[in-house]
Amino acid sequence: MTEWRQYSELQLDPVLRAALEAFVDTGYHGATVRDIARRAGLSVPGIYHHYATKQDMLLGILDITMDDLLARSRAAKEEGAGDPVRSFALLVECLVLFHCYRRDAAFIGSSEMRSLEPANRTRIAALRTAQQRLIDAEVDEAARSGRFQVGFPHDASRAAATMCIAVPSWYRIGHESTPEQVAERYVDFALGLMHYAGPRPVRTIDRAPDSGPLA
Amino acid sequence: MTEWRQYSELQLDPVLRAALEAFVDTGYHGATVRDIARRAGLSVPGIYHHYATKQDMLLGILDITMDDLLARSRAAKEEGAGDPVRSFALLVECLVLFHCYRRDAAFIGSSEMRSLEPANRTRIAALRTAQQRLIDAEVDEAARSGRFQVGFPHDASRAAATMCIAVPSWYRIGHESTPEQVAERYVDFALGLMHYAGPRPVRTIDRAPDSGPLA
DNA sequence: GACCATACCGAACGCTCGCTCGGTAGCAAG
DNA sequence: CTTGCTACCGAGCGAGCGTTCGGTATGGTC
Repeated sequence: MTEWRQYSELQLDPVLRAALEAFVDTGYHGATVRDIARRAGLSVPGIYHHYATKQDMLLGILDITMDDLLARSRAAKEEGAGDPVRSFALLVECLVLFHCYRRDAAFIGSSEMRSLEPANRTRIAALRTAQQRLIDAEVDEAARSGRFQVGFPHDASRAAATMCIAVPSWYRIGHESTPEQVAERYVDFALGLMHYAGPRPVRTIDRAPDSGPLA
Repeated sequence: MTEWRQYSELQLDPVLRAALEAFVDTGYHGATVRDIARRAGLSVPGIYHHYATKQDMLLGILDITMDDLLARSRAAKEEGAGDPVRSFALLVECLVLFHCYRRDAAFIGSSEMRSLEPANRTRIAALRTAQQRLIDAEVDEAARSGRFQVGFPHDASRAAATMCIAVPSWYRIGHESTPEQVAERYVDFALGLMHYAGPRPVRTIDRAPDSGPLA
């Protein structure tokens, strides 16, 4: 994953795609297998041919989503290797792009964790923690070197991440701003949050609103 | 509501208290009326004597919660009247204190909006919008006067609010930090996010961890 | 042409859901 | 000492839930 800024349609089989739609509309508990089947154009047993339980569908969506996010985040972080401020900025850019382009999946990832059975939740939560640690590490280092003038780097890192994770609650593709514009603004907000006063370490490459594969 | 920093236990009747617990644990659709009844120490018909439907219980919780938040926010804003930077800082402090002390109710307020029937959702959404407008107005004014050096005040305002609203996703009473400490840090983060460079306009009154009514 | 795996479906199982019916116990007013 | 109101409860209704059973149609393999 070197092209972490590049998004095409998320690779989900028809069943998971239908399940994701249903979960977004009514939540995991509110979505019925019959509804998922209808959205997928299948019968109910047709669904169960591919997934043993409704829980497995949620788990499948979350696994694929978190793998995608982590791979992109590691690539973004790598691009700024050696400069924690730059790495942090790239991680924020990556996180916002992801939450715009993968809005639905990302939304389920943050809202339906509690619908996972304990064993499954533990596994997915570990991936989420790993994602947060990527950011924490850069903030810690930037704070240690004095480039981030922030008294509580751990809290600041979490605050920055949560504001990105909340993007799906208001953004959708077709919004007046492109994902790239939102990401650039959020990088600016996040650096301000860290009381970073130096030059802006990255400039996101803006894509015209109608040229992206999903726009 | 002049004492907007003061929190005692949220005034909910035993049924709504039980419903809130259940909604927090398993979500609105995942919570059963039988579960709510058990938590309230009542039979199922005992619950229906007080509320006609499960939906009414969610609505009752959200109404009381949003009224509480709006009253506190208006009082906080008033305390800084005339100085938009100060008003903004007080609104952020208020928002964070609320999301710490009223964690459960606030969490339901942001996670179960989609479980409301359309007519009910419209009404509660209007209250949430009013809350956001309170903040937007101060940010707009501070940006116009140049004290906030932020290119997209509307986006920045939303980013600041969402990071406060996300507090219940990780904070709970008994955490190593007090609500007052968290609020003070978040005011600092939010002012940084706005690229505010001047003196900090407020200092939250810290309460010792064991002296608050809920601590 | 027999065999098997894949990809489904109609019908229905057992269960739990939100909700209701027909009560009862306690208490205050007349 | 009856009447009426509030605050409940045991039992159960009809509907809908996640899931399964016993098939069928298709297409490749030997």
